[in-house]
Parts: sequence; C-alpha cells; structure tokens
Amino acid sequence: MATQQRRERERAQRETLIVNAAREMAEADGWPAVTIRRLAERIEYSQPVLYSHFAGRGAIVDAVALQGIVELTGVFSAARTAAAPGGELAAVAQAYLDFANANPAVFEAIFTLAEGLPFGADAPEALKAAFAEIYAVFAPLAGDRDPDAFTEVGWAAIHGLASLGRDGRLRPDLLEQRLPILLDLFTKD
Amino acid sequence: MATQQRRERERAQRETLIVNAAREMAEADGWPAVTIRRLAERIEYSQPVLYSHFAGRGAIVDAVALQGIVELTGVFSAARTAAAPGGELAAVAQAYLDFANANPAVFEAIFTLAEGLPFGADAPEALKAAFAEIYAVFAPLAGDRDPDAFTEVGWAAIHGLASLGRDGRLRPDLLEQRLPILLDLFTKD
DNA sequence: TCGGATGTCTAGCGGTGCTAGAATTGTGAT
DNA sequence: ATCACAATTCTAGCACCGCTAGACATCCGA
Repeated sequence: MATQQRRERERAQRETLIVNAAREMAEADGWPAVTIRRLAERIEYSQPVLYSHFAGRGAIVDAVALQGIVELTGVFSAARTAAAPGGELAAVAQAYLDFANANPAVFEAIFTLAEGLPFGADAPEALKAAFAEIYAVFAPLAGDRDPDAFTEVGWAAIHGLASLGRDGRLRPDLLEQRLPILLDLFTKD
Repeated sequence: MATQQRRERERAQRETLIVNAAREMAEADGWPAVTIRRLAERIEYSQPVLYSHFAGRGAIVDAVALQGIVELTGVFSAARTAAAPGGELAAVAQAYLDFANANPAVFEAIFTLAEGLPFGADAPEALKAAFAEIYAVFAPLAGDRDPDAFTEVGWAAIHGLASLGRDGRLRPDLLEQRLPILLDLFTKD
C-alpha cells in the first residue's frame, strides 16, 4: 500500500537526520563526542533506533565518510570544469586542501576513521568517481609513466599536505609556498 | 640516601616496561585493545600505578610515539649515511616506507593518535632531529625554492604514500612503481 | 473491532578511563 | 628492636561507553 512507501520515506528521512547530526556533532566537538547516547538525544529517539538504521557506531561514521566523498567529488568536478585550461590540477589540488580545512571531521572520517569502506576494486561508486576526478588532472601529466601509478603519487602528495597541515604538523608561515612547489614538481617535466 | 636513587631507577625501569608493553600490545592487537586494565594486568600492577607514571591513556600513546620518533631518527640517519652518493633521498624515503610498514601501530601513534606532542617550534628534540634528517636529503634539491618549504612538500609526499598505503588505499600491484615516480619528480630538475 | 505485525522504549550487561580512600609497605629516628 | 611517619600500592567504585533482550505501544489489514 501507499503507507508502506510513506514509512520508507520517513525512515530514509530519519536516516539522513542521523548522518547529518553525527557530522555536525563531529565538526563541532570532535568524533569522540559523537556517542550513541548523545546522538539519540539529539534526534529525540532512543538508542536502539539508531541500531535499526546502522549496524553500530562505526557504520554511522562510514555513512558520514561516504556523504563526504560524494560532496568531495562534486567539489572536484566543479573546480576542474571551472578552471582555466592548464589550471585544472591547481584548481583541484586547492579544492582538496580547502575541503580538508573546512571539514576536518569529515576528512578524518574518510581517511582515518572509516573502516567499512572498501577502497579497492569493489569500492563504492562515489569513491571511484572521486578518484576519477583526480585521475583526470594527473594522468595527462604522466608522460611515459603508468598513469594510474602517477595519479596515486600525485594524490598521495596532496593528501600528505592536507593531512599533515590539518594536524598542525607543518609550518603555518610556509602555507602558501607549499602548493606552488608541489604543482611545479608535477608539471615541470 | 642511596635508596632514593635505587627507587628512581626502578621507577624508570617500570616506566619503560609500560611503554614497551603498550607498544607490543598495539602492534599485536591494535590500539583499541590497549586498555589501562589490560596494560595493568600485563605489567602485573594495579591500574592506579599507571596513573602515577602517566597522566592518562593518551600520555602513554604519546610516550610510544616519542620512542618511535627516536627510533625513526636512527633509521633515517643509518639509511642516509649508508647510501651511495646521490642515493640518499631514495634510501631515506625507502626507510620511511619500511618503518611505516613494519611498525604500523607506532606510525599511527606518531601521526594520528599523539595529541600531546607539540610539532611546532617547541617540539621535542627527537622530533626536530627526525625532521633534520629529512631536511638533509631534500634541501640540496630545492634549487631556488625555499628549502624548508621544499622539504615539507617532500616529506608530505612520502608521508602520503606511507599513510595511504598502510590503510590499503592504494593499489598493491602498483607498489613498486610509486616510489620511483616520486623520486623522479623530486630529482628531475 | 480485533489479531498480528511493526515499531519504539526501558532497563541492563560488560566494558572503558579514571580516582578517592583504605591498606600495606618501607624508612629513619628513638 | 620499636615505633611513628611517609611513600607506595591496592580495592572499590563513579560515570560513561557501545550494544541488546525483552516489554510495551502503535498501527494496519481483515
């Protein structure tokens, strides 16, 4: 009946409510503050309801990560298509750093917390799409090297800059010098 | 009296016992398995004893991280001095990846878990020494760029490779291609 | 209207980091 | 050798965590 559909709709709505709440709480107070109890109180349901949507706390983190990946893909795509010819790499790389800076908790969820997201051949479509965006800007510069390996190296370099920078591991006063150096290395030859 | 010194000696001994136990447990079963209770049982003391040595669980993780940094510095130094002329960067980079691979829990402690270790100007001596080793291999290649910024970019690139690789984020079949590409980028010009 | 399925909640288990206060141990002076 | 004191260690417990069994309420189709 139609009620069935309404129920499913409401369920889906509540699921995104949970994911959004988790994300906001994580950005506001860090992931350790995102507990099932607090999350339940926030969405005004009891704890077991959360377990009817997700297998456990980890699955909620994974969901936030997945949402972030989808978002990230959109950011990449927008940056790449809006960039001047030849400036695609710079635009995407800058977008990567900006995203990591603006959404540190989501970034953390994607790259260090998520454990249920397969990153290999059977990765979710959103993840492959995100990698494809990175591939699109790096592969043309690969020259005679393997374009996949070259892209991975490029991704790793940007990612290292983002993650070390996010944790305060790099000198703030050199912030603006780093990305140009990196871009220079990848485009020079 | 002399007893005082003996006591301090025994205390220091017990402290390294704790750190070593934490490290071994983390490498064996992951950091979440390193609980105060298990740690206490392992060293055959009650939990409060741990708190007479460390401010809390986090401080123990920090201690493991610091020990790892000291070790890492030694590895770098050995790799660099043993390398053939011109091969220093390759040797240190490989040592970095090898260390991350051989001691994933320590690596995690250093770069994602440790929160009490200042990484800036007032970083511990061991950390500055480790960075100095990296600086020694990158700065000569900086050309007309700022050697500090150049070193940070180089470090970030290797670090990205190490951390993404450790978490299974990179294709295993491209493992051996990645480092040569990276070295090529940093030495080509 | 009513029986059954669906959904939600209350209450609780075993575990966590951490700590107050009791108990024990060792020390130095008498 | 004895004793008072200080340092050390332990027992017991708090508040919180993720998670779940079973009671309760609600809604639907016949």
